[in-house]
Amino acid sequence: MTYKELALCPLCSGMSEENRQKFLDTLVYKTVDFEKGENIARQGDTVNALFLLIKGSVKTEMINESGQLMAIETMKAPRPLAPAFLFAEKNQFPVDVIALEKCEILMIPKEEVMKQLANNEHFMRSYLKFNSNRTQFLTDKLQLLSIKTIKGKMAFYILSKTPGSESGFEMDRNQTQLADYFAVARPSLARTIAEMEEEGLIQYEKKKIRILNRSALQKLL
Amino acid sequence: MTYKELALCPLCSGMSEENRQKFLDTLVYKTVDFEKGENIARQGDTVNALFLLIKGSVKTEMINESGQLMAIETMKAPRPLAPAFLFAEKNQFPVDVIALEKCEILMIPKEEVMKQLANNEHFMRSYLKFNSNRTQFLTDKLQLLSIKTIKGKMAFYILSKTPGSESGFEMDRNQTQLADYFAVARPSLARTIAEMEEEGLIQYEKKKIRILNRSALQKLL
DNA sequence: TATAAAGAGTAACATTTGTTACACTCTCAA
DNA sequence: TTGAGAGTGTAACAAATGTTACTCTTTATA
Repeated sequence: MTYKELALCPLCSGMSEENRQKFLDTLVYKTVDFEKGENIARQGDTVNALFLLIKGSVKTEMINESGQLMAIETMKAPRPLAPAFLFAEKNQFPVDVIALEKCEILMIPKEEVMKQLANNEHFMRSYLKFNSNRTQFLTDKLQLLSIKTIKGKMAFYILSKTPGSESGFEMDRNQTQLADYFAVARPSLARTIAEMEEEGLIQYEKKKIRILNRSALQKLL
Repeated sequence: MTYKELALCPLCSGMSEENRQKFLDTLVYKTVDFEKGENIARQGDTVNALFLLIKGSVKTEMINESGQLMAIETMKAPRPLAPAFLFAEKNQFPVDVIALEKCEILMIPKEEVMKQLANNEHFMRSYLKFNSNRTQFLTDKLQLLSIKTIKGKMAFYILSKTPGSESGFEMDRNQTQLADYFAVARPSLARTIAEMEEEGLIQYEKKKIRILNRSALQKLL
């Protein structure tokens, strides 16, 4: 492992050169290599070390930042694996983690992580921020999923993309991806969008959405 | 505020007497009182202090401009409010927080929280644990919500309640509450349970569930 | 430019779930 | 004892969404 690889990890990015050097010099850790197809962790395994994926990619069923749920997903280096579960009461991996290619994992024992958190302010801020961002992501996702109808999801999505009174925006996803994000079937989403256009709620062309009746959208929530 | 009240807060419970005393003696904070119905925080407000609810209870809700309110949940003292959002990139309250009765809030500035985290190992462990547990809760909830069919939800619920090879368990909820938990209609759940019995998957009586075909349940996920 | 692949619109039909209504049992308290 | 209310089983019907299949347009690329 080189300093450069570590520097890209969300928990260390932004560290000053000397700080990172000191971090690595004092850090107690071991690196473990996994071959393609190997199990890096099994569901139920106790999490007693911080797993930093330094090289390679893994698949897991955990929820990831791209918005996919439950499906077997992939995560690419560099990033920590399940950092929140290290400190949870029930500190077990929630899913299997399997190497998709040759992987290198940096393992830092829990007590060592504690020590670094206390001694390295940058590391602590990054760790807290990473977990906090994840909480935020999960909260948003949960809000979206708890809306039952596709029309409601669309309304929520559109309103959250247009704070204040903007009259429209351009989607960062295509229709197929949006259907995935909502966890609904693509033709169902297309039908819903067509209906919302007929009802005069929105106007949709390409990836651009214009709001025609904001208050009606709000009532759909 | 007394030491006793603070002692019950998840972030401080378990602290030794002297540690807690030292904690309070060195802590920079202010307390703010709120009357019933007052806004403690508004959606979008920047979170630049840790809000500890010491006395009273609050509700959180989302508002839309048409005047409709969506209650999210109620929370009772003692506990922190939105501790994860203090360190998130987008550090804003996701919802309105409103006092349900006379409340007392302990406000600790962000930088002070950082200092205490670095200097008080117990506080750091508790803070990490609280946020981690919340992540876990959200993850579980999301997993359940992302299963589309009621049969799948039931299978997931039953399997998670019977680790290993236990053949049954007694539910801690009645059918109505379970339907709520799954976010489905009660008669729909009853129908699904009846179907699962017909198919020989489970046996259901009162609140007791016996598993008749474990592998078939697993296939439903 | 030609061609394939991806994205999107749409329609018929199947499936799942929600809604509403009613009956039955059980518990608890007047 | 009786009456009210909660919890449950069930059935008919309505509504929403999924599935499949086909077409057309746009985009990417050889």
